[in-house]
Amino acid sequence: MKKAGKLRTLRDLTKVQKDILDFLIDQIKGKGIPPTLAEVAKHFGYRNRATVQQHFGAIEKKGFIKKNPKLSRGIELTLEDKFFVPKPVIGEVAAGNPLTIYPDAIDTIELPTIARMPKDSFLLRVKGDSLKDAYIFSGDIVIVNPNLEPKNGQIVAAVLDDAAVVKRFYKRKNEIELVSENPEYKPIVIEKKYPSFKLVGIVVGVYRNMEKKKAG
Amino acid sequence: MKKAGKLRTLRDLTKVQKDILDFLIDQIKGKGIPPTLAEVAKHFGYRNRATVQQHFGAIEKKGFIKKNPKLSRGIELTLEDKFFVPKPVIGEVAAGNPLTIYPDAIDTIELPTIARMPKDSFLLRVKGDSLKDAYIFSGDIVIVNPNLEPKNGQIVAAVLDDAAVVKRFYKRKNEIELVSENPEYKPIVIEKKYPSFKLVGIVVGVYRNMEKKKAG
DNA sequence: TAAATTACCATACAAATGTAGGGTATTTAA
DNA sequence: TTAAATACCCTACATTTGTATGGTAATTTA
Repeated sequence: MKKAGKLRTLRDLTKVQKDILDFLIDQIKGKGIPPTLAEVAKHFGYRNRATVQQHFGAIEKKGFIKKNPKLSRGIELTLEDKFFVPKPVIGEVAAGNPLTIYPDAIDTIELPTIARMPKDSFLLRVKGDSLKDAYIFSGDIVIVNPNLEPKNGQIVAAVLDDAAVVKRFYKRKNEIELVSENPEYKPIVIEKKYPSFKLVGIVVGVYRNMEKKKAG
Repeated sequence: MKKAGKLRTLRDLTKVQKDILDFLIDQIKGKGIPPTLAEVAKHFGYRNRATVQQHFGAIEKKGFIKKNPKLSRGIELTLEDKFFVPKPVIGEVAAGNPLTIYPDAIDTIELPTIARMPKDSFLLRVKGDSLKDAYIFSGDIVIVNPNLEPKNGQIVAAVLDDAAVVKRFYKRKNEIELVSENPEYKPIVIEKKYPSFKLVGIVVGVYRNMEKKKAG
């Protein structure tokens, strides 16, 4: 049954199945409760619940959801980070000089949670100490909202030449300046049309887990 | 209908209604989906769903839940913090000298969410800058787990003489020392049996919302 | 080329679900 | 003291829900 040198990834979800999974996540995250078969069917224009039923079966077989038999709205997401942070960290970001590699791509199917909810925020783990003076430290998780327009002075996440950075954003006449709080790092200046620069989003929050850290 | 000089608080829920609301929150927070009438009835030993139905009506009339008519499991909590932080902040905590007042009590009906889930973590907003060097700042929200044994050097939340503090914890021979990172604040030394001292929990995480802050 | 998977359709059914209406006894408020 | 509100009970009903079964056409895999 299982193929040898090819491991099962998210890619093995078909387009339709992925759309349905997307809708599931959307509902569960957004409305709070999973939809019924009928609700899903209605959303996709299916005349029949059985269609959804079968898709659920396929998606479950591939391990992305779990059905609680007989229970109404008994669908659970499998790939979730259950505790405090509802979305997985999608990659590491250098707060200092651009060092760390951004994960494959922000919108591949490989990173489902983010690809699914571009309207929503997502998480990045910070590496490096260039934002020390903005009280963001290596290991912290920043919450990024990709749908806000950055204002001068705000901390943003951006991709620059295949690396990602978290820095303060300043828009000048013909350029964009990304400034570290830490004076050890020099500001990065980007001409506005610089192709490999892409603003990912605004950092709206920071989360730090203290449990792993050694006590002083 | 409405009384004059007395405003409607959580206290206006009857014991039974509060128990049901507790169960609702427990289920929604824990299992993820709201229970059905039947499930609630079974939990409380009611022979009939109608009983729960009527309690739901009463609780809704008092504004604690919202029923989505005809929708199965269509109960929503009203008093919730919807976004990132699933639990409300229950009070302010002085990171510096004990200044701020702890809310009425941790287990009154006034603070339902905490009273309800003592097993789980809860949130406190930090006021003061005594933990500046531990990278916790005024306005940050600390996540407190009340069910962990503190180890030396860990940051804990504690109640001391009607004030709450967030400090590093050190257990000595016959006393407990609560130390600020900020040298401006002197350590607080508590004899072990000091009655008005109560350890609330261990700070397991810090969350900071950046959106409100002014850009540098 | 044969077999499996995918993507829909339809029908049928028992159980679950929310709702409504009516009843009783006790407690609380006007 | 009278009227609400509370806290349960019961029966009844139309829908909703999950599930099962069977079918068709297109695509993918072996």
